[in-house]
Amino acid sequence: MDKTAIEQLSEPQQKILSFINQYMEQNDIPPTIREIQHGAGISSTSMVSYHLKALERAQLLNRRERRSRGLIVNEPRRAHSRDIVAIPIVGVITCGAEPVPTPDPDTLAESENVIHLARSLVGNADGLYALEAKGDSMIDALINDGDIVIMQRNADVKNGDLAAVFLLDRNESTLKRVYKEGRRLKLKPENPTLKPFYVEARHAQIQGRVVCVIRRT
Amino acid sequence: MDKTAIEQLSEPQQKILSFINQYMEQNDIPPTIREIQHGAGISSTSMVSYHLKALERAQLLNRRERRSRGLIVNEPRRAHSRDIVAIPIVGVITCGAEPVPTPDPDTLAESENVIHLARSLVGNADGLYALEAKGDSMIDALINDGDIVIMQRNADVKNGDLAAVFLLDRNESTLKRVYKEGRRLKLKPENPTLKPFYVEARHAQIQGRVVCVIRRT
DNA sequence: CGTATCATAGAACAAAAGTTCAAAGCCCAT
DNA sequence: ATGGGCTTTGAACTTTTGTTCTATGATACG
Repeated sequence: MDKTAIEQLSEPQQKILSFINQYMEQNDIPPTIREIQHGAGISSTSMVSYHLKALERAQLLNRRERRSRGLIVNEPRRAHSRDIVAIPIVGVITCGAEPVPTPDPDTLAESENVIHLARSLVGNADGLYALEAKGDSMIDALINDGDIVIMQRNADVKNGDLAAVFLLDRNESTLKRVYKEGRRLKLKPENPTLKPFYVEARHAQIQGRVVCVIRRT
Repeated sequence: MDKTAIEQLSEPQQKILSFINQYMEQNDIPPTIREIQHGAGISSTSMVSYHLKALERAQLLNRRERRSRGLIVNEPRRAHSRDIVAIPIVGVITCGAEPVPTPDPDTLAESENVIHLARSLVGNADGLYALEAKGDSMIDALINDGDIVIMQRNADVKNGDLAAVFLLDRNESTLKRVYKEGRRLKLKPENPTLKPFYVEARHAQIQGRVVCVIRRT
């Protein structure tokens, strides 16, 4: 019979493990040996130590030797808080007669609205901010009213990137894929049934790259 | 002059604060007083204690008295790992002549591809799975090739919810907002320039609710 | 100048927390 | 039964860690 590691655990070991998890849920920090002792109903600290060593062998946890609260729980599925990035929602984007807002540090620091995303989705979080789409004017960019658009400020926009572009001659901003073609800029709508068009590069101002679009329904 | 709390911090206090953050990034647990002492270049433990008290008064952190590593950093922005949910990507969605796939537990367990999202975005994670959109057939639902569609299985779909619907009479699936109107179903495209249409409820099969759409660009 | 308030240094202390060990109990296959 | 492996016990021990205290500087202010 092929037993998995979890099945081989003795009862006190399971108790210890679940106590550790429960404790960390509540306190964010690992318990001490003596807290485990009482919490899991173990008779002595040496018994806790003994069981912890077994759990260590079973790869279920690691320990930093001689450090207080030195437990490290091995949960491969557990994502770490550093894998989440909080992105401030700094304004709305309307694809209309005004530039897309860019955050100034003040509003950024005190902004209450944030959206949490996994770093795997957005990569390096530097210069990220979020805008809420307002109105139906961007359905050609496949962006709906209420969508959250994650932007990266100061990003270098490469050919084919989706970007917010402000058109000086028309005095409006738009979300398009941009391609540099000499001194012209090709702007290609996301909607493939629409034709791309061209503007003079000096009449266009790239305001940020669109990293990601989130639609909550 | 109205100074915010952060501006009043003395230099060693800022050093301490940033060391704590850095340390917790690396180790997941708060540092001890002496670790702060060395890490932030403070001359004595009593000085650390002194500054910690000041930071406590400034509401920048809390402490559990007499507990080792008893620091609690007051960072409302910090998200916890339990706030992340891993959603398996179980297949593709093509809005064509086949039903939207629903996950069977086997493939679900072993699926390698997952997408991490903050729980704040998707709520309770039960029954969530993700599909990757293929092709341009769904631009009317404002969904692009490559978009990730987060679905909830077994969800009760309310009027106005976006859902995957399989149309028995046409033998195709589609993403629309659904409204029950008697024994008919009103299906409303996301694209407001398109008209809603109606099907007999018994000819339609609601396969899941669309919780969220993610577009990586 | 005196003094009040804040900042620093250094050290000692007390409590918490991790480690170790010898002896004893338990189980089971030989 | 008996020896060897686990498990348990109880306690002591060491190290780490939080706390406190006094003495000393620094600075501002009436």
